[in-house]
Amino acid sequence: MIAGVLVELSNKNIDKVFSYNVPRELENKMRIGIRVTVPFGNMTLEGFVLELSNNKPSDIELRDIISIVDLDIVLNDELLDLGKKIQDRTLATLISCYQVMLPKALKAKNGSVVNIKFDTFYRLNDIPLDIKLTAGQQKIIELVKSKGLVLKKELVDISSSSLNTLVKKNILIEEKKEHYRVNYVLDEIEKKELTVEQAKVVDEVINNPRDIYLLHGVTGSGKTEVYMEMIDYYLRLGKTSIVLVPEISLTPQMVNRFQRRFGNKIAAIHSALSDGEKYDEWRRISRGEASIVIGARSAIFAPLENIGIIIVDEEHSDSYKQSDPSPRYSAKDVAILRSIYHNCSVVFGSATPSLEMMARAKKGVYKLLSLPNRVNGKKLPLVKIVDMNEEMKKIRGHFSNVLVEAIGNCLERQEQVILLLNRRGYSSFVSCKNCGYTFKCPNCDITLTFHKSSNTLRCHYCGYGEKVYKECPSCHEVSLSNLGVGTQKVEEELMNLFPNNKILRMDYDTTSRKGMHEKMIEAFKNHEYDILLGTQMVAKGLDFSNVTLVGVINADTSLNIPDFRSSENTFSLLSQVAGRSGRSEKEGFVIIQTFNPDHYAIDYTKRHDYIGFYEREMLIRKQLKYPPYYYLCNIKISGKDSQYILNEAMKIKRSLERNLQSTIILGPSTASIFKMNNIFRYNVILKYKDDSMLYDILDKIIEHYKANSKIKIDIDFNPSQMM
DNA sequence: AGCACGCCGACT
DNA sequence: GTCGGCGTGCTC
Repeated sequence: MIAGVLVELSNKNIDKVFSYNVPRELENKMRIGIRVTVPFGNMTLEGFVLELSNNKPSDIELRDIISIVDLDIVLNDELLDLGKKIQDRTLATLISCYQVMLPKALKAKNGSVVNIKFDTFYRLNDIPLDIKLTAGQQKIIELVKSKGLVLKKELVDISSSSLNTLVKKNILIEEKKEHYRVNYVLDEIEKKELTVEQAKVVDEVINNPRDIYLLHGVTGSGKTEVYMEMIDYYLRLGKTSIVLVPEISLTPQMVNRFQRRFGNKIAAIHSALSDGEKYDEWRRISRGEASIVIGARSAIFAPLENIGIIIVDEEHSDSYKQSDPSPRYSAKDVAILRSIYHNCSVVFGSATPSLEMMARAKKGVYKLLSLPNRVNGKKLPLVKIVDMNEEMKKIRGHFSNVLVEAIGNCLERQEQVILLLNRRGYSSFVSCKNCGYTFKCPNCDITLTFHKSSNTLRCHYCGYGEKVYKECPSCHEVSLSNLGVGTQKVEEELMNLFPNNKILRMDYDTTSRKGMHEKMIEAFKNHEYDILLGTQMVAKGLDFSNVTLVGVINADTSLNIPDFRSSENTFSLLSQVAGRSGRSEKEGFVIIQTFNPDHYAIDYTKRHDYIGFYEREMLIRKQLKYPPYYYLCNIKISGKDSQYILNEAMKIKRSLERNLQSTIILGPSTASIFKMNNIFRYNVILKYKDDSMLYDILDKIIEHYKANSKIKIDIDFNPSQMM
C-alpha cells in the first residue's frame, strides 16, 4: 500500500503530495484524511494522508510511514475538497489551507501536549453467589445496579475501601469515558413569540432551501430570534447549523441565549476557551454530539455533516476576512462553498450590510429580506449631531456642553449611558483644529498619513506624496495638528464632570483578563455602574434595557483612516452604537460629536437611512473604481534590502502591465508600516473586473520567487484593509 | 524548515 | 593551499 502525504511545512517548494510505503501492520488503520508521521530528509514530520493506492511510482525509492497520529479522520472528503478550493482562491499553500481548518491542538507542535481528559466510571459485572457483602459494598452495588454506569467519585464518596475491594474481586469493572471541559445545560426552553415580520422572514428561508439571503434588519429588530427559529426548524429535520459571529460580539451573553434554547446541542468556539477546550468542542462536533456550532471566523470549518443552514451575523464585519497569516480567506466565501456542498441556505445578516453584499442583493444574485422595524415597536433613537468646531471655541477637553447636559439628565432619571471612544486605526493623520480639514490623496481619495522621518504626507495606495504645510489650505489658519485620543484621559475628564457617578471603562486593556468582559457586562446590566465608556466593543450587539443615551465622543477617527471603506465603516459603527440606545420601553437618544457635521456618513446615521447612505457611497465607489464595482487585490512585496525589494516590485508591476490589459495597477507604494522588524514592505494594488488571467499570472509570479529567500510575495484578494 | 553541495574571498 | 561565506536545490 502506498500513501500520498502532504507534510506540515508551509513552503511552496514542498507543498505537494509525497509518496510513502505503508508498513503491513499499519495498513488496516490507514485512511484518507488522518495524520501520520513520516521521515522527510533528516526530519520527522507530521502530514495529512491525501491519497491511498497500490501502484508504486517506479522511478523513486519510497520510505516508510513511521506512525499513525489519528485513529479518527480529521479531514473528511468535504473538507479535503474545500481546502483545494480555498487554495485556488487565495493562492496559499495547500497545507496552510488544511491547517487553518483544524483546532490548534491538532497542529504538530501542540498535538502531543494537549491531552484528552477522562472520567472513570464503574459498571457491574457478575456477582458470585457465595459472596458476603459489607454494608458499604451493598450500597455501592445497589447504586451501580440502578444507574448502570456510575462516576468513580460518587462511589468513592460512599466508601473508597469498599470500592477497592469490589474492583479487586472483579465485581465492578472500570470504564473510562472522555470528559469534555465545556458543558452546556438546557434551561427551560426559552422561546419568544415571533412578530409577523420575523415569521415572514423565517418562512421565506425555510421554504426555499439552497438560496443565499441578505437579511437587512435594523438594530433591535430581533435578528437573533429569527436565526434561532430557523436553526430550530432544521434541528427538527435532523440537520445541523453554523452561526458565525464576529469575535467581538461572541460574548457569553450571546452564547447563553443559544444555550438556553438548545442546551448541549450547541458547541461554542470562542477565544476565551483554552486550546484544550476548543479541541473538546471540535471533537463533540466531529462525533455528531453537537449540531449547532457558534463561533468566530474559523468556526466555518466545523466538521459538521448534513448542514441545514449557515448564518453569518453582522455580515459587514471585517473580521470574517483573515488578513494574516495566509491563507487570506473570507469566511463568507467559505460559507457559500459549504452551502453548495450541503445543498443548504446561507443567511447573511446585518443592520448595515456591506456594500458588496447589498449590491449583490439588489442585483438579485442574493435574495434580500428585511426587518425594518424594532420588535418592541419603538422608533429608532433620535440622533443629535454636535459640531465640535463650534464647541471647541467654548470648551476644553472632549465633552461638549450638549453631551454633558444630556448625560446629566439621563443620570438624574436613574438611566444609564454608553459612551463610545472611537479609536480605530493607529496611523496618524494631519487635520486642521480650526476647520477640520484633512489632507486627501488626489488619486485615491483616502486620508494621507504623516511620515515623521521624511516630514511628508503619503498615500499608502498609490505612493503619492506631498510636503507638510504649516498653514491649513482650506481656512489658512496655522492650526494643523496630529490627532489621537486615549481612553484613560477621557475617563479622567468624565470622572471630574460626574464625580458622584460610577464609570466603567471597557477596552482591550481592561478586558484582556479572562472573564473580565463578561463580568463587566453583567455589572453594567445590574446597574452597578452608570456610565459605560469604551471602544468598538461597546457598539456591538449589547442589549441593556436601561440605556437611554449613547454618546459618541469622536466620530471622526474612523472617518479619517486611510481606507476607501472609512465612510462605510464609520456609518456602520455609528449606526450600531446608536442602536444600543432605547431598546426597551424608554425612549433613546444619541449624541454624536464630530468635526465633520456635514459628512454624509454622519448625516445618514442621523437619519437612520441605510439605503440613502448606500446609494451615495455607491456613486463614489463607481467613480473611483472601488468595490463593489471593481475587485481589489493587494500584492505585498517585502524583504530586508529595500532597494532590491523596490526594484523587484517595479519588475512585478511591469510584468503585470504586460500581461493584464484591463487591470488597473497602482504602486508600488510603501505599506502603512513601511519598515517592520527590519523588513521593508511595498504594495502593488490591482483593481479589476475580469480576473480570468489574473490567478494564473499571479501564480507564475509566486512560482518565480518561491526559491528566492531575499523577497517574500504575499497575495491578498479582496483585502479588508491594505496594511 | 533543515541540510548538502558548490563556488568564490581572506587567512592559520 | 583551506576555512567559511551563503546562493541553490532537494526532501517520497
